[in-house]
Amino acid sequence: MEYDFRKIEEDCRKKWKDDEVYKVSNPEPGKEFDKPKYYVLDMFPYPSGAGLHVGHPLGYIASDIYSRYKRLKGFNVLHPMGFDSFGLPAEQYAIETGQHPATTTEKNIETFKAQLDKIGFCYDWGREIRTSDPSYYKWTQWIFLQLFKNYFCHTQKKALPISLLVEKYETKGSAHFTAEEWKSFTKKEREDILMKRRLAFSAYGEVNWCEALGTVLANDEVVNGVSERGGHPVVKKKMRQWYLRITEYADRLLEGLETVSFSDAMKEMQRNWIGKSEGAEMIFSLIPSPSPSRHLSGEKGFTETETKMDAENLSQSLGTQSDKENSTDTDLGHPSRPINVMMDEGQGVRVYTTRPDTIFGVDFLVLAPEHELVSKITTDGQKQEIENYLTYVKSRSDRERMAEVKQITGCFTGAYAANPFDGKLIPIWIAEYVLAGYGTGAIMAVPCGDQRDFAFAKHFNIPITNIIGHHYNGQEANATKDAVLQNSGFLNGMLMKDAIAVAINKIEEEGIGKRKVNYRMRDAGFSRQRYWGEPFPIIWSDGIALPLDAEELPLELPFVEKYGPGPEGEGPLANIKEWTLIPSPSPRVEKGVSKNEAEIEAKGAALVPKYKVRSPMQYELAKGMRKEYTEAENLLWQQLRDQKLNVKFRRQHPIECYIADFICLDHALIVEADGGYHESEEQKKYDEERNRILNEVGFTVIRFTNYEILNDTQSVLSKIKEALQISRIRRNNENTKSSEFSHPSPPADEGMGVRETSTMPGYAGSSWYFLRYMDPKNTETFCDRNVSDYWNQVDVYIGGTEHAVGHLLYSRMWAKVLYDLNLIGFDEPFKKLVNQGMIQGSSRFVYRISVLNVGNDKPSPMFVSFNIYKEWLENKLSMRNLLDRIFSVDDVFVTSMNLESAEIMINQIHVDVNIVDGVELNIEAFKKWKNGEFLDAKFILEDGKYICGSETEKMSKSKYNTVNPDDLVNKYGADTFRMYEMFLGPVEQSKPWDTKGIEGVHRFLRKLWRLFYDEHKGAIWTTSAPRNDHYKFPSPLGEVAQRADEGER
RNA sequence: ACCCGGGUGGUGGAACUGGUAGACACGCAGGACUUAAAAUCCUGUUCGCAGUAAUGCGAGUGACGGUUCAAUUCCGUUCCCGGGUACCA
Repeated sequence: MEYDFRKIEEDCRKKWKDDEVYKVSNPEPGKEFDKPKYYVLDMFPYPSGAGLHVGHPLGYIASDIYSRYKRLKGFNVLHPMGFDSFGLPAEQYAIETGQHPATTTEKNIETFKAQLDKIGFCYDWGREIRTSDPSYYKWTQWIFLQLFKNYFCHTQKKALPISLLVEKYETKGSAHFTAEEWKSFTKKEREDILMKRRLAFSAYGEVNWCEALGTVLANDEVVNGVSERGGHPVVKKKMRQWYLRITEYADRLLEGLETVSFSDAMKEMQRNWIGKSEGAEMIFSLIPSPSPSRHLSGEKGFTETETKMDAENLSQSLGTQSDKENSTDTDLGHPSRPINVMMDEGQGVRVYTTRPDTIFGVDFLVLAPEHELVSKITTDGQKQEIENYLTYVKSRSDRERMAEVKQITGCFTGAYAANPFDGKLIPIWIAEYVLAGYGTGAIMAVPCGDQRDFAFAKHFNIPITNIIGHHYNGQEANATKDAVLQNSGFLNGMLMKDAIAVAINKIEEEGIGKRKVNYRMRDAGFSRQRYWGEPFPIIWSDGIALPLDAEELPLELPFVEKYGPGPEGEGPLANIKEWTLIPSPSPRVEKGVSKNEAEIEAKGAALVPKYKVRSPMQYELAKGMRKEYTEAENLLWQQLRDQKLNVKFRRQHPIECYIADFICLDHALIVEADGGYHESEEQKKYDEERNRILNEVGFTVIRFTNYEILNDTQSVLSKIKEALQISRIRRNNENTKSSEFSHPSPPADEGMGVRETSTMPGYAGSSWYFLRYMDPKNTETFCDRNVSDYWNQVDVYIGGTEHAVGHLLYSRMWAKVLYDLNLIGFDEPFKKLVNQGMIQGSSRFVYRISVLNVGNDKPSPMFVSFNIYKEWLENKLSMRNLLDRIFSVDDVFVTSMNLESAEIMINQIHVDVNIVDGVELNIEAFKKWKNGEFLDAKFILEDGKYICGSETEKMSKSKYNTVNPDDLVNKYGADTFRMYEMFLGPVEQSKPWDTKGIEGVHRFLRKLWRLFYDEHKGAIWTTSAPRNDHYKFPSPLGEVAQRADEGER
C-alpha cells in the first residue's frame, strides 16, 4: 500500500480532536501537580488578509516539535496559540472596502486557524486568545490603568501607587514645593504634577500630520515628506498623546538582559536601543552682543549680519520659566521626552556630551530645529533664512534626516554662546542631524573628533580647532580617546581617556553643568489616532484625565460607520459624539490601587435586549410551527448548531407580533428563511414593514431564500457570522447610548466629560498575552496569581528578529511593572528566546516584448525566456536576431517590413511563483493565470523551455511570491511540509523560500513508510511484534492508539 | 546614516576551539528494472585543464589586503543582500 498521508493525517487529527489529546490543564488549587511545567510560546500572528504564508509556520513547526518532545518527556507543556488581531491593515482595508474590521478580522482568523490545523499543530485551542476580543482587552485596559495609577519610585527603583506620592506631597512636599503649597494648588495643578510621574502619562508630542488627508500618518506612510497615499505634503504637528514611561525602567531592562538567554545579537540590539551613555550636561551661556571679528573675521559662509540683540532684549525674549515642573530635576523624573525643554533659568544652551574632554575643541553649537530656543535667539537678520530652513525640516521624517548625511543642511541663527572655560565665542547653528528627541536636543560640535561635525564645519566653512595634534590630519575627524590633548587649557598634556573624568569634575566644581546618564531610548508613544485598537479607559474632564473604574471595563470599541479621522485629526472615535461625551463625571475620583480593586468582579450581567411577547397564544403557535419545518430551515438549524458559534439561536421565537424563524437574543439578530412566495410584491411590502418594526425594537433582520440556504450554505453561514459581529457591536453601542448617555444633546461645557478618542497601539495587547494563555477564561482577574506562579516564565519563546526591540522591550517592561505591583512573581517574561530566520520570498519574472513603431496594433502578448533577455540586455543579441526569433513564433507580431525604425522594449513582470517549477515556467498554467489575460501568449523559448528570472524580495501578495502552505499540505501532506521546512536549514537562519526540493523530502517519507509497512501482511510494524489487523502509532501523550487498518489491499 | 545579521557548488546547506572545504539532501547526468512511462534501485556530480582510464595538475568559501606552518573560521578595508530605526505587525 502506498503512503496514504491523507488518510493517516486525517485519522490523527480526528483522534486528537475527539480525545482532546492536547488539552492542557492547570493545577487544581491547593494540589501539587505531578508533572513539571514547560511553557513553549510562539509569537502569535497578526491575522492578515493574505492568510498564512510559508514563513509563519517555520517557528511554529519548530516549537511544535519541541513541545511534543517535552510532552513525551513527561512535562505538562503549555503550547498555546492566538491572534494579535488589532492593527492598521484591517482598518485600512475597512477604509477601502467599507467592511468592518471586526468582520474581516474574524474571517481572517478562521482562515488562519483552518490553515494551522491542517499542518497538525498540537495547540490547545481552548486557550486561544484574540487581542481584539473585549474579554481580552478588558484586561489590557485594566493593566493600562495600573500603569496610570502607579509611578516609578527612584529610591526603591520600582513602581508604587501614586497615592503614596500624593501622601508624600501632602505631608512633606517635594523639592519644588512645600506641603502647604501642594495643598494650595488647584486640582488641575496637582493632577498636572502627578501626570509627570505616572507610568502611563499624557503629554504633547509630535506626529506626522497630513492636512490633505486630515489625519496622522505612520512613518511608514510617509515617503519623501509626502503621504504614501496621494502624495500630499506631511508636516510635524503637536498633539496630545499617551506615553509609557519605559525610560524609568531602562536600567532594569539592561540588568534583566543578564538573566535571560537571548542571543548576543539580540541583547546587543536591545542595549543599543536603550543606548545608555554616561557623560555631562552643561550650559553654554549666550553672548548677547558678540564681536564676531574676534573669532570669525572674514570667514565665508556666514551672513555678514551683526546681531542686533542687546542683553535686555535677549533675556526678555528668553522669558522666565513659569512652570516649575518643566525643569528637569530628577525628582520629577524624565521630562516628557518629545517636548524636551532644555532651558535653565534663561541663561544659555544646555548640551549633552559623552566627551567632555573635548570641550576646548568646540567650534560651534548645533540645536535641533525644533529646539525651543531657536525662535528666541535668532537674530533679525537670520530670521528669514531660519524660517525657510524650518519649513524644509518640518517636511522631513526623522529617518530621512538621519539617512541622508551626505546632504548637509543647516542654518546659522546669528547668535553666539561662550565656551564656559575660555570664553571663546561659539556660533550657534541649527541642523537637521541633531534630533530634538535625544539628549537635550543640542550638541557641542567638535569637528576634529566627530565625523558629522567635521563634515558640517567643512561644508559651512567653519574654522576647526585641533586639540589632538597629529591624530587629526585635516582630512577627516578622528574619534580617538588615545590622543594627548593640546590647545585645551587646563586639560593640556592629558590623555583624553583620563581627561574625561577630570573635565567632568571641573564642570561640576564650577557649576557649569553636571554628570549625567543619558538614554537614547525615549518614552514609548502609546496612543494612535486610529479606530481598530483598544479604547482608553479614560475620561477627560476640565483637562484632567480620569480613569474608569475597573467595574466599567471593558470599555468596548463602539461601532462606527466611517473610519475617517476626527475633526482635529483625532481618531475616528471622535466622530461619535454620543459615545465621546459623558455627562457629569464629577463624582468620579481616582481610587487608590489596591489588590481588592484588582479582584473586584467584572460587571457581568448580560444586557437584556428589548423584546416582549404579545400573548401566550403566540408561544403555542410558535411551538406548533417548530414541528413543521422546511428542508431549508432544518439544514440551517443543524448548521447553526454545528458551527459552534458560541451564541444561542432559537427557532420560531415570538418577537413583538411576529414569529421569527431563527433568532439570537444576545446579539439581537433575526435570520429569516423565505420560501418562493416572498418574491411577490405584496409579500415584499409586508416583509419590509415587518423589518422596520423589528428594527425599531432593536433587532437586525437578515433574509435568505430557501434556495440560497440549500445551495450555498457556506456563504449563508458566513453572512450570518458577519451579521452577528456587527449587530453585537451595534448593540453595545446602543447600550452605551442608553445607559451612559441620557441627554440627547448635552451641553458641552461645565461638568461634561469627554472620552479619550485615541486608541492603544498594536503592541498593547501583545505586551502581556503570554500571561493570558495561562488562565484565558478568568473573568475575575487578568491571570490568577497561583496559575502564573505555576506556569511562570515562558521557557522557550520563538519568533522573528523583527520584534527584537519593540515588542520584546515593551513586554519586558510590562512584566516588570506587574512584578513590582506584586501581580506576578517574575520580572522577566521570557527565559529563553530563539530567533527564527525570516523566510523571504523568491520572486519570478517573465519578460514581455513589445515592438514600437512597426508592431502589430493588437499583438498577442509575447514573452522571451530569461537568458535571451539577458543577452539582449547586455547587447550581445542583435536586433535582427531577436526579430528573427519573434517571427519564428508569430509572423504578424511585427507588421511593417521597414524594420529600421523598429524599437523593442522588454518589460520585466512578476509572475506567480506557484506556476513556476524552479525557474521553468509552466506555460499552460501561465496561460490560465489572471483569468486568462495571457491566454494566447507566445513564447520565445530556450532549449524548449521558458526560463524565468528570479530575485529575493520580501514575501508579499503584490509580488506574487507568496506560497500558501495549504497547497503544499494538500499535495504532500503535513509531515512532508513540516519536515521540509525543518530541512531548509537552521531555524535561526534567514533564507528565501523555494518549493523545489520538497519532492525529495516526500520521497524520503515514502521510503520510511515502506520500511515499516509490510506489503504482504498489510500492517505497520511497531516496535513490538507485527500485528496483522492493527497498526499502531504512539500518541503524543505516550499511550498507544490502536486503529483497525481499513487500508485497501 | 546608525544598530544587528548574512554572503561557501546548478540549489538548500555542512565543516563544533584555526587543521583533508563542499557532510546530508535537492537537482542534473548515466545505468538497472520495464514493451514503455511513472515509481524504485545503483553510479557519478565544485570548477578548469590534461588523460582511454585509474588519476594528475591548477583554482576555489562576495572582493582586496594582513596575521599564521595552516584561514570559510582571526584582524583590517570594501562591495552586495536581509532585518530594525520608535504610528506595519
